[in-house]
Amino acid sequence: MKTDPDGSAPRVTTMQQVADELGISLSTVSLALRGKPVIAKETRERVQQEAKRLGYVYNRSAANLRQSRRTLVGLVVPDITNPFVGEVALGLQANLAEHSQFVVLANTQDSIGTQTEVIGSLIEERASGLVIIPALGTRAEDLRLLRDSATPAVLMNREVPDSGLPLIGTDDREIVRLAVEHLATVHGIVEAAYFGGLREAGPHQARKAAFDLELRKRQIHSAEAWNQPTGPNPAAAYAAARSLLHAEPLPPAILCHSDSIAIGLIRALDEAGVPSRSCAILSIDGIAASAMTTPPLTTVAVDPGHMGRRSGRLLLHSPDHDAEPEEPARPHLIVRTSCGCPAEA
Amino acid sequence: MKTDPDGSAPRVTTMQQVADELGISLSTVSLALRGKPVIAKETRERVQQEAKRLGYVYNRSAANLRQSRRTLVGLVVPDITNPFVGEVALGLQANLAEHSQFVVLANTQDSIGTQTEVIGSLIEERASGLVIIPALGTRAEDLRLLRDSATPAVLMNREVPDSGLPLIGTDDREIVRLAVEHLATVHGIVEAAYFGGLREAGPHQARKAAFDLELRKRQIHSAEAWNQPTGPNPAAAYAAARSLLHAEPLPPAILCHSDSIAIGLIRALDEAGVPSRSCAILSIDGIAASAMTTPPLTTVAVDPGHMGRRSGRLLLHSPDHDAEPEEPARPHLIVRTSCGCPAEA
DNA sequence: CTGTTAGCGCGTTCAC
DNA sequence: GTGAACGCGCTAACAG
Repeated sequence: MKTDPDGSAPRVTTMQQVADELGISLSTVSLALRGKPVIAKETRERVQQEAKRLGYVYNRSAANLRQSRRTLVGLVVPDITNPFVGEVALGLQANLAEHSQFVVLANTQDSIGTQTEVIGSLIEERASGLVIIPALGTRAEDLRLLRDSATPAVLMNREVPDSGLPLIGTDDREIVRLAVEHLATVHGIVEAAYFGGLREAGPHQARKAAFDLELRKRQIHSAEAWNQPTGPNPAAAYAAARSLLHAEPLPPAILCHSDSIAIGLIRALDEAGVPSRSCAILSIDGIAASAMTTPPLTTVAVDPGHMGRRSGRLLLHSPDHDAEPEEPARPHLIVRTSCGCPAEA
Repeated sequence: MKTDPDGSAPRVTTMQQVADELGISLSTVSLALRGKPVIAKETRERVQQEAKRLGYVYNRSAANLRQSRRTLVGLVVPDITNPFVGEVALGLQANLAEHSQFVVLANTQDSIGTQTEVIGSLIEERASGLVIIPALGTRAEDLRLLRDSATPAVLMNREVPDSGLPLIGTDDREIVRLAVEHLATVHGIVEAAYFGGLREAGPHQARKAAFDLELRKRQIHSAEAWNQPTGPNPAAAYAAARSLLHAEPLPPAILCHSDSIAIGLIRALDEAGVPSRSCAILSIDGIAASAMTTPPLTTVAVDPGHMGRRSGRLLLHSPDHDAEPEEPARPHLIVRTSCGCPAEA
């Protein structure tokens, strides 16, 4: 059905073939198919019918090459499986769809090597932009190809010093302030810990520092033993918490670096038979899953979906990638019951 | 730095420019850059240095156009945020990376309209293949462009009758058998329900049918009131369960259509103060989150990551998209405590 | 309104 | 070894 009658190469139909079949010019076909009003309505319809009959399909990549237009935005992340990243991807994709851009996924597993590879490939593919949650330990020089290629890029969550790339981050000071304030004000907590998150990652350091500051300000004691960094997923948090439980007394309150961390922590506590009331748990992110834990998480929401949309906007609006850090999204506290607050009616 | 000295268009460097700069031919540059042994080693190095100096970057999309090679595989799904989908994406991406292919994300939100749109765009972009979890109610004719364009495609989870497309699905009979067997054999259950999942979706119907069959076979009573379909996410399951709890007695055992459903159900039960021992909960999927609920889910794992990898393999190996349904992955039961089994040491 | 001519940036024969 | 010429599929500029 799609093989040439003469038995030659079974290629896909091209505009030229449509034109030949109709005995008209190639450019007429091009104009007709794009509905340019320059072409007589009747001609246009004949062209469209013939195109459909021959099974012609528009080759957008050829068109893009010609117009040096791009349709791909890379999303380079350590782990797609992370629900936070999932919500970012959704927001980004929604925003890009409005500009007929696609998001292409790239996993780095926090390996700088594969990160360099995928960024290179994405640049070669002429992506119109990149959203990057950098692999751990990424230095500015690891991102040099990016700058040299003049590909617009946005960093997310983790900053890369001297990279000159804009960062879509969170207002860590405010996040931690909201959390500690709640702990102090409504729960009268006098001792607390900051649990989880990758020590090497920017957000962890910023939040931990903010946490220490807030504690001092409010004269709350820091439960040092539980100020433990961990891997980013629930399983890692679970493992860390489990060890700690066997060795150290549980503080009366814990602020978790993310909802994922809190999920792992809760699992460990439950498994050890610790009643959930005995420790007030707060976390950060506000992913969908945070509403479905037992108990549901009181969390400082940062709206990852919105972060995704924002990075899309930033990418598509500033062709130059010089730093122009947008203001972080406004975090807000969602009170549920993991902190000890009563459930709502 | 990247603007022309004469002040004209600040275009990106091309191979031609590299050639001119060196006073050699364009094809020499091309051959040199790709390390073809036809070129003198010395020449090659000079070319590479000059290329780097000028900030030249290989334009893979131009190359692909020339060789009519493709590098994109579309992943068309109702909701990227679904953790099951996330694990599929990870597996797919891992498999495709080996063949230097990228996965591009497309969300349909279960809308056939936007599904048609994105599939169309993906075909126009000359994707080398598509992995599709079809939107609800997708008919074969909604996928006609796909067949006509001869783009290889794989369906996942939800079948589309008469589409002629291969399906990467789950062995629903076996899944349900494993679950019910466990319920009957180790927990001596005499009444049970199948809860959650979209009524219109293939897996729901298949599993529900298999469930009914197994119950009859084992003389287990079906708790009709709780045989309720729901939306696919925890929130929907939670809402449905909450209503049911107020109206109907809780059966002694519930098989959930997915881990996500179980998560919502558990939330509703906990909120209503139902002790978790009073109802044996089993679910299906085996996503990472299933190990972190309270209580942890006993679930029939289907390995979504593996499904992703398999679909990648299928796409890249069978250029023709005629049905050749691979055998479903072998499901296996992961026993945790939501069913009432004791926790492991 | 339609057709002609030149590219977009690269890969691939062929001759030299 | 090297270089000219052509093609990929489409769009843009200018004719007519």
